[in-house]
Amino acid sequence: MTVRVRFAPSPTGYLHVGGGRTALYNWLFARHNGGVFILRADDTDAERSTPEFQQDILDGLTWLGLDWDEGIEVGGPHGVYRQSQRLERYQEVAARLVASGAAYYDLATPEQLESLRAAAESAGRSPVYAGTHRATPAQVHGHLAEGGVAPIRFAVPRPGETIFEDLVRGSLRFDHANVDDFVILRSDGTPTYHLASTVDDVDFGITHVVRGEDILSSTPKHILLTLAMGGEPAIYAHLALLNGPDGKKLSKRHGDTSLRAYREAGILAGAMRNYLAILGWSPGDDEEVVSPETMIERFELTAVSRNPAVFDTTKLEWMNGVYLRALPAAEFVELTRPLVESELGRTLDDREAAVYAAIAPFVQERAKRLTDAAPQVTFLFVDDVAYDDASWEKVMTKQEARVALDGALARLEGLAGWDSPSIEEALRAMLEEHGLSASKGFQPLRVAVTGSSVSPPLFESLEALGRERALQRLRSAADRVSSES
RNA sequence: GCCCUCAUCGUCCAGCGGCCUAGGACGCCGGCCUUUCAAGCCGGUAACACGGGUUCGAAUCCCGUUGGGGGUACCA
Repeated sequence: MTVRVRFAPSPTGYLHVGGGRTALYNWLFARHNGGVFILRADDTDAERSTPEFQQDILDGLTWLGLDWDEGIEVGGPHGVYRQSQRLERYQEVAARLVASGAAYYDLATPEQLESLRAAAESAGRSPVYAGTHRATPAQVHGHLAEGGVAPIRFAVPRPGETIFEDLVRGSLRFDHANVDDFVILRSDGTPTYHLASTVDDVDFGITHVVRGEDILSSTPKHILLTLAMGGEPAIYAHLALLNGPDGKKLSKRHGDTSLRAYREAGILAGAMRNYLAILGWSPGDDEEVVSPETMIERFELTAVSRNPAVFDTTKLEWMNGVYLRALPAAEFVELTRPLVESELGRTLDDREAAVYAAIAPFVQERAKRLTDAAPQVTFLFVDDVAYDDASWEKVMTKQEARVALDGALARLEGLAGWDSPSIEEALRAMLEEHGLSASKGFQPLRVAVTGSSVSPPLFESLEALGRERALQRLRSAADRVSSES
């Protein structure tokens, strides 16, 4: 039997990292088994669903490199993959369930429900609605005939229990005493998540439901519904949720939670995908940096961790650095050049682009995020460097600063060529001449030229800057140093 | 409150009754390299939540406690 899985997010917010991971695990499982990955929109909540969020989800999945075989945008044998366009089907199923006695119109008032809940709670019992106020068929008929509305509830068999085998959690058992007669069709005729999702899973022939643990306790409802529809329940796998660094539920107060935010902050899709894969699953050996092919080859739901993992951006950044360094130099340039341009507020001309391409590899070596590049190279493309105060304070106030600047000027002004080897030779001679150590002698030059003590290598920076501007910066730094002393 | 669920270094993962004086990765600390910062290389720090069982033997199995997470809607 062909494996068929789905990722069915509600477009009620931007795709977050946890959703991305759920999608990734579904995709890996499908690809590992030569199955079908379906993308569906569980957008029954018309109030909160928006096209913008829907688009963000599509963008996020595509960015992560996940492709789907059926579903939104690509279509498929089951037609529409949006719940908002399948309303009649859910109503039809609900009606059939009422006809068969598996569900019923519920006439209980909100007040009745509330007092039941309150009573149960104060008695220390499960606050479960078990059809206590279920009306007779005649009463229901009368109510409806008079134009009254009512939600349809599923009649959970009592007593009873639902037992199933979860691929990541093992054997699970739920006593129906703790399962509500849940609403499947609201009084306005729209389906709830339970109905719509289950109907779609049955209709689309979903064989494995891989989703977040937040719906674990609703699973008995879905199995019961499936059975009542005459369907074969899927195999379930519930993934533990992601937490923030403090071990609490991951939320905005922990920082960015949307995939989009990380993309914009310079995280590479490959790094994010790899990190998400490793967060709750292990490829087996000690390797953690793994290709998508390897992930697909080794992925097993039964090997997925049961405990909630902390989404740790430190490790994500480390991994991003690994991916960044693995990038071909040209690609790194292509990816970061727009960021440099936006930092400058203008585009680079051809000459400048060539300068950037020459210096970029040195930046690539030390970057953790794509966004780290621009701040390190803007000194090349502005008329006057802005000195970093801390850097200036640290090196320019030292005795050697003046000696180094004057010495460098003397050596460089008459230099024949302007390439980093020649510059290095000249400056090392300067060191020798004044008896300066490399760090004492070169740091002032670095700050003079790049504005900061953290920058690409000195000689390459000087070469890239060009003779005129380089000398000019050394001079103005020397002037400032002498005026301050 | 009630129901479900989870529990190995600060974090992620390995471990599935003896190979564990618990392994790897990130982080952190130290060293090397070195013109800075990184990167790289080398070394170090650090954990089986607690209490009972079961067993010749438990990180591994069972029970309880504690703590975390989820659910408890005509939201998904």
